[in-house]
Parts: sequence; structure tokens; C-alpha cells
Amino acid sequence: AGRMGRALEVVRDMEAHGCALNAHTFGMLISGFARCGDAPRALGVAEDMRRAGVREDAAVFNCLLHVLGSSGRMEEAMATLQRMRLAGHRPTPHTLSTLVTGFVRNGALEQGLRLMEELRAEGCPVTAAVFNAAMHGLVLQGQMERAAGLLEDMAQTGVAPDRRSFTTLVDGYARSGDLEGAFECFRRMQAGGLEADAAAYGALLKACCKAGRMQTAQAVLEQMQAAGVAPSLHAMNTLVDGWARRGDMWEAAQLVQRMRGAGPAPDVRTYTSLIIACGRAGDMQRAVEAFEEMQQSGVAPNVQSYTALLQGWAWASYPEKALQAYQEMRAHGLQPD
RNA sequence: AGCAUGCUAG
Repeated sequence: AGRMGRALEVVRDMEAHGCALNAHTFGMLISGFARCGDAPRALGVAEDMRRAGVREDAAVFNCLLHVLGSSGRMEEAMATLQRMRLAGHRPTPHTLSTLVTGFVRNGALEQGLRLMEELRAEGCPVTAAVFNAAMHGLVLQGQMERAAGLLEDMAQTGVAPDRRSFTTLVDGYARSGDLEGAFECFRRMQAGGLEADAAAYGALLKACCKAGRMQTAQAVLEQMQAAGVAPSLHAMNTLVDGWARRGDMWEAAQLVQRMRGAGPAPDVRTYTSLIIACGRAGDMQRAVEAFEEMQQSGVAPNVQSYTALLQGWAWASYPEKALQAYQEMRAHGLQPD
């Protein structure tokens, strides 16, 4: 994020020394801004590029599609796809997965799926990533049958599913509370010779937590470590939150202690889940301790953590304490959403 | 490869 300014300096330096900027260079800048969520500047760089008389290549077009899709501008994205074709570039798998994801994020999954079929029919190469984007969209809609159908489709068309394909589906089963389905899918991934990474384990942990099977979740954590996969912050947060939702403040606190000792270091989400756990257990004393521990370890509270504290107090029938938490939040310049 | 797809809190 903070490095984009430096990147721009380097590019200005290049220009000053008479280096011609090419599509490659502009592409790096555009995707850099895109990743910071700075669409206006990403598009600004694209404009500079055109003014400099540099032609967009396929990767630059794909970056533009990403920027447009991330800012809800799918009509412009489709117009850009047309421009891309007119410039003589066939859509690539990056193009397609980017557009499908754009449609998914903008609540137009079916349009994305239609586009995928159209481009497939015209011979656009389709990779696992394209299917993954589509499966993710279906998973978000709870359409597991169709998502699983796409996995079959991959097999039939000779596209090998990758780890993300399976992780996406495991997450889908997790969301639908289907622990059996999640495990079966996870094992299918392993049977296919794909090694689970932290995200794959994370999705499986989510399935356990969602199903309320916390002992199973702990066992999965141990399997993950035995397999040499370092528990990610993501995965640990899933577990802490799983205990929190069960109202088991003690187990949640235990995990957080372990994280403080052996890592990964707890972050604001970890502590927020712990605060919720304490609140649900009716122990506001511990909730406040958790909140203070967070601050003492240099983790800045955000709106979510204050809200968790506030709700705990409200739930415990201490409106004046809730109000105090609210005022403290405002004093820190945070606005409730 | 300068570009795309998966798991976490109120």
C-alpha cells in the first residue's frame, strides 16, 4: 500500500532519464493500485499510458477488467473486453476468471456463468482458476449441487482441479453445515495428490466449527501441524471464533494464550472473538481484560472490537458501561457502522 | 511471468 508512492518515483526517474515506459511497466503500476483498491489512480495510470502512445497488451486489459470489476463497473468491464478484442487480443483465462469474479462480486453470478459458457464455446482456453471463480460464486449462493457439478465438468473437459478448487468446495460444504461433505472433499483433494495448505485446512476447520464439532476441529489443527503446515492466523482465528460461538470462553482464552506464546500473534479479530466469548459467558470482567490485553500487546481496537465490548455490556444490562465503551470508541475517532 | 480464482471477528 505505502509502497506505491515509491514505485511512482522510480517510474518518474525512468522517464526523466529518457527510458521509454512499456506496457509491462504500466501494467505493474495499474495492478499495484488495483490491489490497494485505488481504482481512480489505476485508471489514471491507464490514461497516462494511452496518452504516452503505449498500446495496451492483454495483461494490461486484464488489470483494467480487475479494477472495473472491483469497483462495480461491469458494463465498462464488458466494453473494455470489446476494446480488447478490437485491439486484437483474444480473451485469456485471466480475462475470464477476472470477469467471472467481477460478476460474482456484483451479484450477477448468472451473467458470469453465461459469459464463461460463451467464451468456452468460442474456444477461449479455460483453466482451473476460471472454474474456481465460478464455483466460488455458486458457493456464496449456497448452490452446492451446481458447484460440485462444475468439478465434474472439469473432469470431463480435462481441466485438473487444483487446491483452490477443493478449498472452495470445502468452504461451500462448511457454509451449508455439511461436515461430511467437507471431509469427503478434503480427502478427495489429498487422494488426487494435492497437499493441503493452510487455507485448505482453514476451510475444513471452518466446517468443524460451523457444525459445532470443536473437538474435531482441534484434531484437525493437530493434523495440520503434524503435516508440517504452520497454523495460519486465519486458521487460528477460525478456531478461537468457533469456541467463542459455543460460549466457551475458557477454551478460546487458552488458544489465545497459546498464540501469544508460540504464534501466530493474535490480531484484532482474534481478540474480538475472545471478547465475544467472554460476553457470551457473561464475564465482562474477562472481556475487559481481553480488551486491555489487546491494547497492551499493541493491537489497535477497531469498530468491531468496541462493538463486541459494547454489546457485552448491553447484554449484561449495564447500559452506562455500554455508553462508556461507545464514547471511548468515538474518542478514538471510530465511527460505528 | 506485469494480470485472475479459495479459509477468519461485531
